[in-house]
Amino acid sequence: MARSNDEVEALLREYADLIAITGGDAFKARAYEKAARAIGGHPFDVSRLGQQDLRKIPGVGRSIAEKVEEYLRTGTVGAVEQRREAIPAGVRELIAIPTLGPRKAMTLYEDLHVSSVAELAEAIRAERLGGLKGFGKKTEENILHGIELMEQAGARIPLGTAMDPAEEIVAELSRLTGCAHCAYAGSLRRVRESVGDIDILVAARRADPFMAALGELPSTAEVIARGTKKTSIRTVQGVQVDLRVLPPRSWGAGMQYFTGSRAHNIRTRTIAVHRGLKLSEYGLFDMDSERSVASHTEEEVYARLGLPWIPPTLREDRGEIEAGLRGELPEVVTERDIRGDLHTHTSLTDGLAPLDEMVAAAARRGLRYYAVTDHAPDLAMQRMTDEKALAQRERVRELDGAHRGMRLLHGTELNIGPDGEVDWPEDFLAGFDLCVASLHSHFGLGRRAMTRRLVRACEHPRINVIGHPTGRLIGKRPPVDADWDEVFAACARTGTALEVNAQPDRLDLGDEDILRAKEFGVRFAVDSDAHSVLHLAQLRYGVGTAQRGWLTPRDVINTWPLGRLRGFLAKGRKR
DNA sequence: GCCGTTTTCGGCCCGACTGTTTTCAGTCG
Repeated sequence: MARSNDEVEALLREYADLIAITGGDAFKARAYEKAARAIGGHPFDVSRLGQQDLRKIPGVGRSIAEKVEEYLRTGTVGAVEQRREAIPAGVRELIAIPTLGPRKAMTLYEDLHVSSVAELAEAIRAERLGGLKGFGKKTEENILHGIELMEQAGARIPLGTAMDPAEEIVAELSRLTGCAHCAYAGSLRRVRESVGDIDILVAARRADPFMAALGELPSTAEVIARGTKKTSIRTVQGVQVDLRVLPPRSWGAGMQYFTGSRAHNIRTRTIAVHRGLKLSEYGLFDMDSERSVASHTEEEVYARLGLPWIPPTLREDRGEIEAGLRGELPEVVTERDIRGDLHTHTSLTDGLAPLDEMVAAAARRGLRYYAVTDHAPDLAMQRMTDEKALAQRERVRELDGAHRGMRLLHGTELNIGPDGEVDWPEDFLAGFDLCVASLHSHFGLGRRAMTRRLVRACEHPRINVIGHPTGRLIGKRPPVDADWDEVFAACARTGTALEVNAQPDRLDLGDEDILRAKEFGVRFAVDSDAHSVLHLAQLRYGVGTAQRGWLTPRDVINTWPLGRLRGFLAKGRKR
């Protein structure tokens, strides 16, 4: 959702880029980048923070705090405006082209007055780059290729799209002789909602067979770079895959390094330096003797840095280092902790599989309880009726406990209307074991109306879970506009859980909203929202997102034993 | 510009690959 933090992050990033382009102090540019990241990921709205609190954000000192305040007060920052006057906005666009960084962008601007991507393409076609220092024939080709890619592909790849090719490549490379370990790392392992590329790591004595195999996969469209230690390819779907091969003893250090994030690694390396050690993808080494002190497993590496093993989903430099040093790292929720799924569909409405199949599949996955929550009558195209719901309930009662003792709950997914009203009257809703309620239309209401709508849903005595709360579809539909602090407070006050919807194009709530909602004492339900048997497996994306929001089993109602869950679902009523 | 159980000054992660300036700068992750 659009927060002041996002605006400030963008502004500081722009300033950092402008410093880099004008050849300013590289460390200064890095300082602004770091502050931008920290503010973008900060759980509290910076527009509500004073100077003192701003400066408590890591990487924000006096100068940046003043610029942030100036921006929030006036809408602009003098220092940024000055740089903007010196450098046309189009020059900054140039550094988005792969292989073209700030130095080359400035050369193009100063020597050829190129100030946009289109002008650059034109200059190359008109052969105006000849003789420019650092720009050979190959560089021209790379730039044109980069512009082409940028135009067709553009943004990052959704998590769900990247996982399949990543797991296929890992499976392929794992089969080769000499493969000691193989896994994906990077933002995919951290379960970010989208990834820039796929990082694959192999531990083996000989790198060549793996490099060759990657280049020859049927899904490989193009080899971008091929070296002795690293190879990059692009798949036919346009996804870049980076493969690194390390000696087997470096497996742990390599996984730590290539899982990132960059910000997390900067922290771990700095800790290493302070301990007279040097951390690289090859291992943790004594600075003086150059002897390896840890490298085989991530656990060893972290232990020698004085840290517990940190789950990949927490490695964003959002406080996990400090928590680890204090021994207060959260025991984040895992897929094994999930006892039940509280939001699923059947073919009675828009699901693909009938009730019996969904229930059998859920039981095979080892769930202890399972809620069937088909749509209610207000989504007219689903053709739900009172009679159908009651008939389904009978069947649910018959199947209760019939598969591996898995208990069944009969629920429904209500539609939250524009004024916060829902499909069925309260006495009919009383017959359900739980009610999920979600937004399915009227996404464009203004902030006040949207906030009131969501708060009213929370205050409804029968609504237990707000499904996919922001309504976003990643890359397609923005989150609705609401005063989320007010919604979070209402959830906490009324005993209404917020969903972490696991569908990879939703991941709703997302990690940053979860972090903030948790501060209000909100409980969460990590649900698959499965419309088919296959969708049940997507729960892992929801668990990953919950981990990124630092949730523990205590925060997640569907990790609780059924008795405790039923108490929560009663919303303070006597059962 | 930020930061401090080495420090209020002098550091700031570090290695791989490409292309080109034949010893290294720029870019990337």
